[in-house]
Amino acid sequence: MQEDIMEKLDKHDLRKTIIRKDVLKIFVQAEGKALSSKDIEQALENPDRITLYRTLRSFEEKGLIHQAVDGSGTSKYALCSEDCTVHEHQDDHAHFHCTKCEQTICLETGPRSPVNVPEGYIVRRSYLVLEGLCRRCANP
Amino acid sequence: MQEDIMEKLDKHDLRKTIIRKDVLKIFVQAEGKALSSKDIEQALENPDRITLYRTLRSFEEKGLIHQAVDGSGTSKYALCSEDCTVHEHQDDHAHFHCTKCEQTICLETGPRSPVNVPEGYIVRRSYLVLEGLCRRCANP
DNA sequence: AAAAACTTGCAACTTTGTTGCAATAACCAT
DNA sequence: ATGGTTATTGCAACAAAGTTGCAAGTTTTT
Ligand SMILES: [Mn+2]
Ligand SMILES: [Mn+2]
Ligand SMILES: [Zn+2]
Ligand SMILES: [Zn+2]
Repeated sequence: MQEDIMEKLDKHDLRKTIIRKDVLKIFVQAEGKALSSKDIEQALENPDRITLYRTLRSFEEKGLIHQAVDGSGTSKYALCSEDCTVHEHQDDHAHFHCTKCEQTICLETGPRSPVNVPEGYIVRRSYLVLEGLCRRCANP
Repeated sequence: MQEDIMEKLDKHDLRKTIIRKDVLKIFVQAEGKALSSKDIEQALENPDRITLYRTLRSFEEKGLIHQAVDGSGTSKYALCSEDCTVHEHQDDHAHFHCTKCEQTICLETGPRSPVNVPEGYIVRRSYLVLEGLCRRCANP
C-alpha cells in the first residue's frame, strides 16, 4: 500500500514529499468518496493550508485526482481511475451528494444518453449530480 | 413590463422595494441567462452588496429565481418558470456553461433517463451541467 | 396616521482560495 | 556519496464570495 502510493506518485511525475504521500494516502483510503480541502486538513495533523491547495492542484493536473462537481459550492476531489493521465482525465461519471451528511461519492454509472443543445453549441463535457440522502442518512 | 414585475413580486409575497424591482427587471431582461451576484452588481448602479445577497436569497426562497449549478464555483441564478412557488421549485432542466465567455444559460431539455444509484439511496433531485462553447464562442 | 412587520445599509467577520518570494527538499548526474 | 539543478514548501499578504448582528428606514396593514 505504501508502495502503491509511491508508484502512483512516480507514475504521475510527482516528487515524493511528505505531504503528497499523506494526502494521497487519504484519498486512497477514502475509496470513492470526494474530499474537500477542509476534510483533508482535518484528517492531517497540521498541514500548511496553502501547500495543501497546491498539492491538490498538482494532483489534479497530473491526473491523480479529479474534481467532483456536487453543487455544494466548495471544491471536492476524488481519486482518479488508473487510466487518467496528465493529458486526459477519464472521470465521466456522476456524483451523488447527500444533503444531510454532506458526503459526496463517485457513482459507477454507465454512459449517459446525449442531451439536445441549441444549434452551434459545442459540448466538451458534462457533469451529472444526484442529490438526496445516502444510505446511512436515509435509514436512520 | 413594469406591471409584470410588480405582479411577480406580489404573487410571490415579496415587498416591492427599489432594489427588488431593479434586480427582478434584470432577471427578466436576461432571458434564460443565469446571473452571478457580480453580474447584477455591475448592471446596477451601486447596490449594497449585502442587500443584494439577501435579495437573491429571498427571491430564491419565494420561488422567483433558481440556482443554476454550472461547476464554475460561484452561484448563479436565473428566472424561474411561472409555476415555481415558495413550496416547490420546478426547474429540473440542464444548464449550459460556456468555458470561454463564462455565460450560463438554461436549456429546454426534455426529461432525462433515470440513473442507477446504489441500494438504499434516495435521489431528491439532480443537476445536469453541459460544458463547452456557446454559439458565439464556437463560431468566432 | 400609527403600529406592526419587514427590509436596508453599515461594520465586522468568515471561509475559500490565490500570489510572490526566500528557504528548503527532492532528484539527477557525476 | 556530493553537489548542482529544479521543484516544492511555508510564510505573509491579499482577494473574492458570502454571512451575521443591529439600528435606522420602508412597506404594509389596521
Ligand atoms: Mn468522481
Ligand atoms: Mn435554469
Ligand atoms: Zn448522508
Ligand atoms: Zn461563450
